[in-house]
Amino acid sequence: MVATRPYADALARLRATKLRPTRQRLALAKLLFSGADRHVTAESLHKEARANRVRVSLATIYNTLHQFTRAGMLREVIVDSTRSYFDTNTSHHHHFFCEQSQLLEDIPSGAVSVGTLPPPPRGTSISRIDVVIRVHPR
Amino acid sequence: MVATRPYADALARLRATKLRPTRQRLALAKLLFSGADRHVTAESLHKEARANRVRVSLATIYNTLHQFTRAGMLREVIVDSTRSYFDTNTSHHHHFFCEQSQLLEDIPSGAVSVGTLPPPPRGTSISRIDVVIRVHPR
DNA sequence: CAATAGTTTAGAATCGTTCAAGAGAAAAAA
DNA sequence: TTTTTTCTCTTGAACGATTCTAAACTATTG
Repeated sequence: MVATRPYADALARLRATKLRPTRQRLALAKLLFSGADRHVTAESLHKEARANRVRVSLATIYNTLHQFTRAGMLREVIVDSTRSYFDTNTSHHHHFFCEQSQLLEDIPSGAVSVGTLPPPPRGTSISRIDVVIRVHPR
Repeated sequence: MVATRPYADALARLRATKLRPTRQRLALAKLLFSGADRHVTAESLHKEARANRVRVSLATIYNTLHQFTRAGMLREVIVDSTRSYFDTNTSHHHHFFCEQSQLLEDIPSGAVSVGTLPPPPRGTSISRIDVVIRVHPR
């Protein structure tokens, strides 16, 4: 079962936060949540905004990505030590990452099962488990 | 069972590559491989070198970390999108990462089992699987 | 020892990202 | 509505990690 009307959901969540529904945030939410789940970087989203005649500064892209992440609308994925990726799919799942093409792809939740878990270091609790399957073109 | 004489092993591998055993590379290999397995960043290794009166430029630290990685003496671990970490333990294993302290810790190989694996994207093969268990102070 | 090929260095350059201050827009108060 | 307050956006500067450049240096080879 898949979430329906993701854009509407995102708008609802936007309203639920203290974030004002500004022109920029609405436009970016529309780009991000209108279709299927996707992955963006600040740069790729900026390009896409310009291509859609949405005038937004790069600083606002960064701010918005972080605000949406804090609001639970996006999830940051760490697969590359030079760039940040954001995933519109915030449910628990893992990733394929092709270092060659720099492309990130979701692994359907449940397709990977992590079996045994060691106890976390003294004084800490687990906040999340990230599995990244790195692939290369055959 | 643990690898013995890790420093000697590293020297042997250094010789096996085309890398010349320069003062800088020998000193860094000694720092990296003389004790137990460890994690470093370019900056942390540079500090440590200075503390041990090893005169090395930061550029050389970066070059050396990458050369050692290519030679299979180090493994790059991606857990942070702003810094690169290098692990002297190159065997297949996973990590705990505390975002608060920025500390990385090995998970003994075998302590985590990844069960089902989905087929990789069309035209690609798996090059490696990284599991990062993110933790926070309780 | 001389010649060559690889290495190191300081400093400049680059990249992704964040910061700062002023201009602008939305919300709240009057 | 108008005013006031608060938040947001923008540009451009600043930043931290990393890479590049070109010259000085060092290991290896003949």
